[in-house]
Amino acid sequence: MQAPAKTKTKAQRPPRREEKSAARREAILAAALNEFSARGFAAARLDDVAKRAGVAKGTIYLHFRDKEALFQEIIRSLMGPFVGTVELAFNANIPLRRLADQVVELFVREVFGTRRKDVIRLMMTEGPRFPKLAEFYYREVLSRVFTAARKRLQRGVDSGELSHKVLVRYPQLIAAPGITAIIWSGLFDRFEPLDARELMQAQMNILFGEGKAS
Amino acid sequence: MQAPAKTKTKAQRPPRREEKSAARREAILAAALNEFSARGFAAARLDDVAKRAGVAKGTIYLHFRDKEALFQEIIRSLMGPFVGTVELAFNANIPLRRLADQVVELFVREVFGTRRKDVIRLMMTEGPRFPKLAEFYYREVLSRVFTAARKRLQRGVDSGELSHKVLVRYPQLIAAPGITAIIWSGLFDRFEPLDARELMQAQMNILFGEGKAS
Amino acid sequence: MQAPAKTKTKAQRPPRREEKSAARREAILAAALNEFSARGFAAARLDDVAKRAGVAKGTIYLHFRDKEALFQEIIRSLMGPFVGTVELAFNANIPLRRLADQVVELFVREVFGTRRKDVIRLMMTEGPRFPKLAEFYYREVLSRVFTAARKRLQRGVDSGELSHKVLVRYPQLIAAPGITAIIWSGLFDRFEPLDARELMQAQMNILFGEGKAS
Amino acid sequence: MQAPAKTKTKAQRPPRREEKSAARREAILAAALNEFSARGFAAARLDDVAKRAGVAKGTIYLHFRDKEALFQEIIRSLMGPFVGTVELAFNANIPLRRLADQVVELFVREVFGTRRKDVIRLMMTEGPRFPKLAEFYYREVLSRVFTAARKRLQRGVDSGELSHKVLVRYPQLIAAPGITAIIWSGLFDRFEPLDARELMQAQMNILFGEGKAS
DNA sequence: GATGAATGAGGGTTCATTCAT
DNA sequence: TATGAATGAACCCTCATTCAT
Repeated sequence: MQAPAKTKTKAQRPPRREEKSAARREAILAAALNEFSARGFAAARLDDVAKRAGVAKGTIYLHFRDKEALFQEIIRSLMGPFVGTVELAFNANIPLRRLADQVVELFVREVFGTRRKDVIRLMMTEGPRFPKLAEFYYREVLSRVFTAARKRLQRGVDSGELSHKVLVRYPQLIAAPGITAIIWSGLFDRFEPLDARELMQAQMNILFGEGKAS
Repeated sequence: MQAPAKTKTKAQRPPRREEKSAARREAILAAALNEFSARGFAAARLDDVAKRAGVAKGTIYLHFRDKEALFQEIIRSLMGPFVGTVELAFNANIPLRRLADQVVELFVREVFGTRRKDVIRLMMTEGPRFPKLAEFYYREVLSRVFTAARKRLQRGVDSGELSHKVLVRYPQLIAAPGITAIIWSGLFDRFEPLDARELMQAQMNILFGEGKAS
Repeated sequence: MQAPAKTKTKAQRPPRREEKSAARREAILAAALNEFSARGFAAARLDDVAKRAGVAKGTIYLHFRDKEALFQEIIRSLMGPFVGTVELAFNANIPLRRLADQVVELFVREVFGTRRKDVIRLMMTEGPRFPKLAEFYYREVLSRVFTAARKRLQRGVDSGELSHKVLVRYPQLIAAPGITAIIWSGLFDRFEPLDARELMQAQMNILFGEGKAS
Repeated sequence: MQAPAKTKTKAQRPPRREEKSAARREAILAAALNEFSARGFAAARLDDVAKRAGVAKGTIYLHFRDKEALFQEIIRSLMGPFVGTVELAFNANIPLRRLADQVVELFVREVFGTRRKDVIRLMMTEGPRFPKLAEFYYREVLSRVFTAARKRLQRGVDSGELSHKVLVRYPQLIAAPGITAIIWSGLFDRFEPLDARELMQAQMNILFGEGKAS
């Protein structure tokens, strides 16, 4: 067989079968996220997913066991890699007040401005019907993020940077405005737009801010 | 005790047709809320709703035009009457700090402890697919509650009761922990229970509390 | 009981129960004919029949066993009494040519200009699914009319009034333009109106006319 | 005899996918015509159509948008191709009298002896509820046939072949016996069979015949 | 008799999943 | 591997019929 030796140049050789397969998989995931977000899990049609992904319907089943597996894989594949980033942020050696700002930016940039917003919304809306998925999300995402957060918050309390000790117990209070903004944006932005960054910033100011003059 | 021949006591005579019809309607609404909560709008089966309500499938259509109308009516009928109560609470002539506590209690008792929790969750999860419903909810529920809240908060700012002026702009910060608790309860209570009252109380302490020692 | 002696004055006494019942029955029949004509037997809804007749749905079942019986009764009640009129016409002692004209007039006035047109159309369109009804129609309507017609036509042949002997065998040729006009009117009048009288008259001219100059 | 490896003979190789699909489509059309004819459009069940066609219910929807589209396609597919044949017949350069006979034969052979009889009956019975279909039928079938007929009839009048000028205005008189025969056959053949050919022939004799002795 | 709420079988349509090509 | 035609179970909704009032 006369195939030339494999080169490392990416753009110059035709994609290998393996790569094409991976690309298809990604296309299906992206298309499915779109459809699931727009219609919800039950109402989304795999026909539309296939069309949007540019593959045949049957191809979906070469990559995912069934509709549910596809759904779960969306969550896993987009949220999994993100956890590390968040953990890193919490471990950065900077003042709590600045960390708070960075968390806001991270959320706005990496969640609110990306498909992760849709993933989180899907998690919230469809999660109750997928206990396995909720468990994954709790174990692989939430608990790890919360652990990192609590550790840093505790240090803040210890160092006097943070006066509201209750945050160690309820880091949810830090996330609450972000969650609220995601939900609001899907429902009421037409009537009254809500700036996620401002909302979170306001909460951060209150939780971590110096004065009350905001 | 001998039952008298005919009393005027309501409970002792057989229900009139009209009453029975209303009772059926309520039964259907209750059953539908259950099914929609458990499975989501699209996946809920009217067959199951009927079974749970103890009526025939066709009976649903005597009371509601179709599945969607039934869904919308659930939201309207449970949230509509509730708005007045909330407005009243905000208009009570009491210190802001105590009002905050009362709002928490109201939420815990009248929302978190009742089916309204499910209604709100449904609103959050299915609302994006029902623009009409979102509009109703915004116009008839949210905007009215927010208006009342903002008025009271502004008075609090004016009187010096409230130092975080940003709350007038973003009353969402008051609701955020409640919303977060509702979502959490549907997803992660198995792994880590979250006490809605405590979470809200903590936020209220931070927002309206005297010191930062909480 | 002192009920006054029955008077014959129609308008002055309240209708007796019996009369009201008969009136209802007629109203139902008329309403049903309308609905069946407009939608066909299967697609017509008894709900609409009741509404149009101004009675409750259940009332229909006090007068007719079921939907099919109602349908059959429409045919019977409107066509039955009509047969006598037609027989009479054929027995009138007038020249065949004038009789032909009278038949045309009778058809135009008593069929095409009345609900009987709809009844005949219903008979043609739904009849194949109601063998009993077709049999009634054949026995009570068609065969009697044809018998009368054939008798008269034979006399016409015998007397030299009629040269086309085949009409005795196929009186259908006399009816064919009327039937065609009924069908046409239901389908194509929008595009090309067809004057039933002219069409029938033309056929009569050809069948019974003097010359061929028509 | 050893089967050759690959022949080009059509019947000997397994049908290609495309062919099978077309065959299915035809099977569905044929089965649907049967069911619609037997029960009428509204009462016919697609379940039965599928069963009769030997396909699954869902397969019908791969070929036709819905029940109504299926119905309309039956009419179109069977009547459309037939128009050309009729036009040709009318344009044949033969004496009018012989043409009349050929038209009778054409009708008996190609309509009365085939499924087209059922299609025409369906058109007559269900047409009023399908204005679009009636329009198609008028535009694509009737008006074209009538135009060809009128042209030929006018030539007949001009050449003296035809004395009944009214036929140019009302070609319906030529079709009327055929229509009548179709209706009769569905209703009364049990009681009194009607020979469509004879009936039409009789009319043709009267319209185009030499003498009146028939 | 008269009513119309209630019933529930039935049918059109959708769509996740399979499998021959 | 990839396709997309085919499947058939499932579900919303209708409507003839019944029956308590």
